[in-house]
Amino acid sequence: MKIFNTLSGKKEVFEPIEDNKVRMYVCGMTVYDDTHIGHARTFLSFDLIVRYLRSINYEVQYIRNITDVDDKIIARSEELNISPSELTKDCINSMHDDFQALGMISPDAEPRATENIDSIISLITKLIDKGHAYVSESDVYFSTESFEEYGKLSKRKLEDMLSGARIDIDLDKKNPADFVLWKKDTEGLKWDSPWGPGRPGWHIECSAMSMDALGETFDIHGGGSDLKFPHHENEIAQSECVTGKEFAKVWMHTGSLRIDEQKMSKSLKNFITIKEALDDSSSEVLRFFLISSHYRSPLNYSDEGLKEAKNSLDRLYNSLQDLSYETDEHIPSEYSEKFHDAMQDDFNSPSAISVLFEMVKQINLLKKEDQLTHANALASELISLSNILGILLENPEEYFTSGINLSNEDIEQLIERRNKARQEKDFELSDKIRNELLKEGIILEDKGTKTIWKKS
RNA sequence: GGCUGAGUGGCAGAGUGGUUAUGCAGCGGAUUGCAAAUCCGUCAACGCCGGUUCAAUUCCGACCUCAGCCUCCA
Repeated sequence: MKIFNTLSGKKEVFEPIEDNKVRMYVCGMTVYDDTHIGHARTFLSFDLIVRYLRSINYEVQYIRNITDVDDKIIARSEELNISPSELTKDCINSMHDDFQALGMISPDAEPRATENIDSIISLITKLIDKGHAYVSESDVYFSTESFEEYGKLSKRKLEDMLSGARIDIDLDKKNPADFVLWKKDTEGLKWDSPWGPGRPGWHIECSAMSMDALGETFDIHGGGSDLKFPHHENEIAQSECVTGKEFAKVWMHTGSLRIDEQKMSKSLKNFITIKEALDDSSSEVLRFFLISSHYRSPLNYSDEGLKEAKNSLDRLYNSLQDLSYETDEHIPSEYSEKFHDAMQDDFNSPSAISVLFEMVKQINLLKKEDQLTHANALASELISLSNILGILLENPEEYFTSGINLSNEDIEQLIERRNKARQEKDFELSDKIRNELLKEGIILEDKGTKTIWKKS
């Protein structure tokens, strides 16, 4: 298994710290708004990664946090005139609905910042004791200069950052790159601390929650690529300064989702929520669309792309039709090997998917030659490989017929009338029936004497 | 301006020092009352300029272009 590690900038052979156990932490949501498809892209990527690691018998401990204390949460709750906890509760429920609708597996634990304030305070105390943090007038800061390796993840030097003119000058800080560990001057959401009432700064909660759940050093830490800097860089600094040990072995970052060739983000207000996306596409189509590019590449969200994804997925399901593949017979073929080779090369899902289509071609040929035993076995293998990716979970009949307004009986009746008309060579009537069904989103396929239908 | 990454056929998207990616669309064929759908076959590509090499889309260097990050972001 090879995984691209942001720290080293290359693919590395993956070796867990403890035999086949994988301890993995993924930065989750800050909950103050609806989830959008950029989130779907990131969390479905990690969903795929966890699914795959488990499928090859790794014991994965998958932790994904919730950040439920933050400036924006407070601002939004004031805007809506509700308490922050009400806001975060609503957002968390809504997030769970969305993620479930997308068919994501649940993390093994979903710790929340507000439930880990003690750990956070304890980390900050240690940092101050060790001279890596200092208490200023308004806040407690981490001293970036005190960590020699600061910048090792995002590959930037402290000096370079000073020349970047976008760091605001704050006289309270010793170094402009220093960041807040504990915000003292606050109203509303606050906890007692040795430095007075206040709340944690951004990055510290992830250090606390990840180390609480997985230990001081763990295998994989992941998140969207926009978290590389400053969030993950700061997490490394805090954590390694506290423990003196390496924090996470492998850092994984997902590419950003773009829309109209522009990054989708809150500040640009060009985001599409998961709920909106699911109005237009099924969750399986959405998943297929997202995994048909590599998790590290940027991906442009578009109607055309979604349409292509649907057509491609239809092709997979089509190959399964008219087969009875509920068989225990598993003949690991050359395809399985190719599929796993692709996935073990840094989770190359597009390449793995191409293997699925090679199988489709083979299945279709076998069907044509009436070699059904062989076709069934291959179809069964196609399904189990696809299932690893979280696709091809339905049976093809359901897939092609669900979500239609007309009842099955009505449709069958119309088909019968049409076929009778065809027999009597009354093509005017038969075409009329066909067009009426088409208006209901139903496509007819004449297969010999039988006619089957699909939704369009 | 700094850092990181990327530029592949009409589109999407993998990969490789010499041999078909794959999907969508197109084209040809099979099938059909005709369509549709389906199946089969098929065309087509590696940003630009140098270098290394018997051979480069693949390695090296320059250039151009694009994206992400440098500010909250998944």
